[in-house]
Amino acid sequence: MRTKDYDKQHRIKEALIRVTLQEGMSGASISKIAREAGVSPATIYVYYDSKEAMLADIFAEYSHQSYHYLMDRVDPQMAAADLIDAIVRGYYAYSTEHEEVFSFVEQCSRCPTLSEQVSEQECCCEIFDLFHTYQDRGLIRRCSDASLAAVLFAPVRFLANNSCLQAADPDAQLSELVQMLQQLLCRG
Amino acid sequence: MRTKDYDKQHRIKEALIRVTLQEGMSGASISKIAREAGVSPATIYVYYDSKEAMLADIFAEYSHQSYHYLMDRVDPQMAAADLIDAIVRGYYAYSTEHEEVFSFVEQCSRCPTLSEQVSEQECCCEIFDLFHTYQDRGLIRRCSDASLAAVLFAPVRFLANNSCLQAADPDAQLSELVQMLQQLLCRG
Amino acid sequence: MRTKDYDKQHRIKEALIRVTLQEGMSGASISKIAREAGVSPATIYVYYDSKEAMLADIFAEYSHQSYHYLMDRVDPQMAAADLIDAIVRGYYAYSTEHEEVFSFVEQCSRCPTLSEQVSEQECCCEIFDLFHTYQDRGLIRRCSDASLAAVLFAPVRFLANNSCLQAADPDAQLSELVQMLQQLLCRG
Amino acid sequence: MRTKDYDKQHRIKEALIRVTLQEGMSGASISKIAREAGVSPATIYVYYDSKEAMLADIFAEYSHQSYHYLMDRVDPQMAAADLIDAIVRGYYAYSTEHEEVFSFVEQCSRCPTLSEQVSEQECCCEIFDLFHTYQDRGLIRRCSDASLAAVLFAPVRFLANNSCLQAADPDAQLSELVQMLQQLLCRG
DNA sequence: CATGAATGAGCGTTCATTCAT
DNA sequence: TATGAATGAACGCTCATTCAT
Repeated sequence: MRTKDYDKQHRIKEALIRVTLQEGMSGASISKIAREAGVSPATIYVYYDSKEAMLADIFAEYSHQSYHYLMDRVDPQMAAADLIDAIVRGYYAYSTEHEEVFSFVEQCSRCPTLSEQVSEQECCCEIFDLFHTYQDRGLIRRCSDASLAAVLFAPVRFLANNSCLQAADPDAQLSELVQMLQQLLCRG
Repeated sequence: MRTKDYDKQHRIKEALIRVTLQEGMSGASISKIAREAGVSPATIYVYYDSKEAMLADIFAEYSHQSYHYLMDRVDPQMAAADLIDAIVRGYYAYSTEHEEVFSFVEQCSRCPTLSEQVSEQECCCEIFDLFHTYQDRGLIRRCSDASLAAVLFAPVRFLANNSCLQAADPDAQLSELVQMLQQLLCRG
Repeated sequence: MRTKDYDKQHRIKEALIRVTLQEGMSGASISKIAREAGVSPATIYVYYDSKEAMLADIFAEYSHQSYHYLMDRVDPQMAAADLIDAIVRGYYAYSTEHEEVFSFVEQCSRCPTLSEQVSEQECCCEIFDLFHTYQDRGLIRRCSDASLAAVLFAPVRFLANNSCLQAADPDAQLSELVQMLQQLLCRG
Repeated sequence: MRTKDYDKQHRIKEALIRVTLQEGMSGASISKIAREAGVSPATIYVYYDSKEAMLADIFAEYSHQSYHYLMDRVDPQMAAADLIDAIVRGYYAYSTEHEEVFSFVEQCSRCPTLSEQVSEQECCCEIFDLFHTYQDRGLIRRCSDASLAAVLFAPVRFLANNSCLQAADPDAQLSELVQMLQQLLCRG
């Protein structure tokens, strides 16, 4: 019985992602999501208090998922250059492997109401802590967390979102970016 | 015959910006926009064929505006470092001076249907041409346009969007970013 | 789960008929129908996919009803003259006993989109079959089905629709028509 | 100048007919008619007080037109059989030669509000007078005007409206009907 | 827990009509 | 006379949510 409930909630999550990808944020209505998930509209309200709460909840969950995906690919023993390589390529890999989820999270993060509730900073403290150790050891350039996040995450997100703009070879494109960021950030 | 009242159209544009800022993209309904602009809902259809067309039109207009704002602050005689400084600070200045418009454009650019119609690439070719001349003269690092755009625009946009994340001094923050990008991109 | 309230659907049908009678086909809007039926506009869409579908569905239903009303009053043993009498008077009786429904069906049958969906021919094959047996037995004049329908149904419909045109005595009027059609069609 | 005005009003009439044929009575909005006629919506109100008045006016005009078309094809010297032949075939010919106008008039005549204003009886008195002379001379069967109209006009209208129902040969169909009505109505 | 029925509010859009030129 | 601009009201329909089972 427990399994079944979990199943239903899971199908709702997947349906939200799918509908959002196909019809955009504003096209993702409760009834469409319910239809896609194969449940009744009312069932959604068994698991979530409101549509807003559902969006915030699922957005938060998948935000963390992408973050953990990233964390799994780094470890504190890495050389600084490898760390940057892992993060940039990892982030990009996530955007292609989980294209639907990535797109959903991107769309949510542009919605003021939602991103207020899911602070990006909060869930990223671990990775900043990691960078601080590298900075303390003089392996990575000292700069504010904001600058670090700005140059480390924003460009790769930019490439992932505008993949159509890229030249024929996305891999070479990515390598170039990695190399630039290594030069910018690595010390010693 | 009554002549078209372009002040009215301007009020519609401003109303769209304002309502979108307050209620988000999905909260910006025709009737709310009309009320905010002090016109009848039907009047909006005198100036635009549909809501979709209105969004695309106004999005395009303000996209170009921000781009021209930027172009006015650079000239081909500048030193490479000054060029980067002008672009980064100019972009940021625009985001604070035209906070509402900037936020509106950002939201539109995340909406797939809209950003397809307003190609960012197209309106940016002038600035890329400018960079090519610097690259040809060996003043700026050779790299793909995509990488250039990624490191030049995305980070400052990131900071502008997450201004809440920054430390007490946004000016210092910006200076740090400028310095990093100069080191990364300037040659000779 | 709430069960479907078919009384509600019935009220919708009656409301459609009533509103159409009072305000004509083009005055029969969803909101007026809903108000007349005592339900929410949205409720109508629980029972019908669209306004078009609702009209077609209810039109078809009442078309069949009038046809069955007629079929109940004839039987294959009747003399030819009685058959014609039964049909003409039956049709007319229906138009007065179910005045509202009759008027609604008449209006629908003049709307091209609707009458395409509800083929009159289809539901009338039984009565044509009946006539064929009379014709085969030499009791009724041989002629095409189209001619038969034209002289049998159109005139009485004409009288029913233009009841205002008639003289003081509609019964005498009807008798005259019956007699004329009997002379025209009966053989032997 | 006079010519031009007349032209404009005429174009409005034709536009109404055309739009009604293509989009049905309920699709014939002022703005569509104006667009089709190549005038401004406001111009329509120069010639007609309201949409209702415009419909009534044009409906009346074309009703008379079809009636005069018919009257031109009969003359008091005809044999009774020829008179009936002329009327039935004339009416049918009109429906095919002026298909759009015929369809428009038919649709109007089913709209209660309109047909109240344009009494059919009124414009038909001439033809009834003609029939009375035939009846007085014993050439045509004595019956009420209503019966006469019912059997003379309704069947041919029925055939004209349901031309799709007819067999391969509409001409033969029409001949059959003419023959039947001659038998029914002609005396001596 | 799970549901389809039911709904008031609101959606984007078009309407018949009037206004100002 | 003739017009495009302007509009409040209404259109068909969908929304997020609650109800009754």
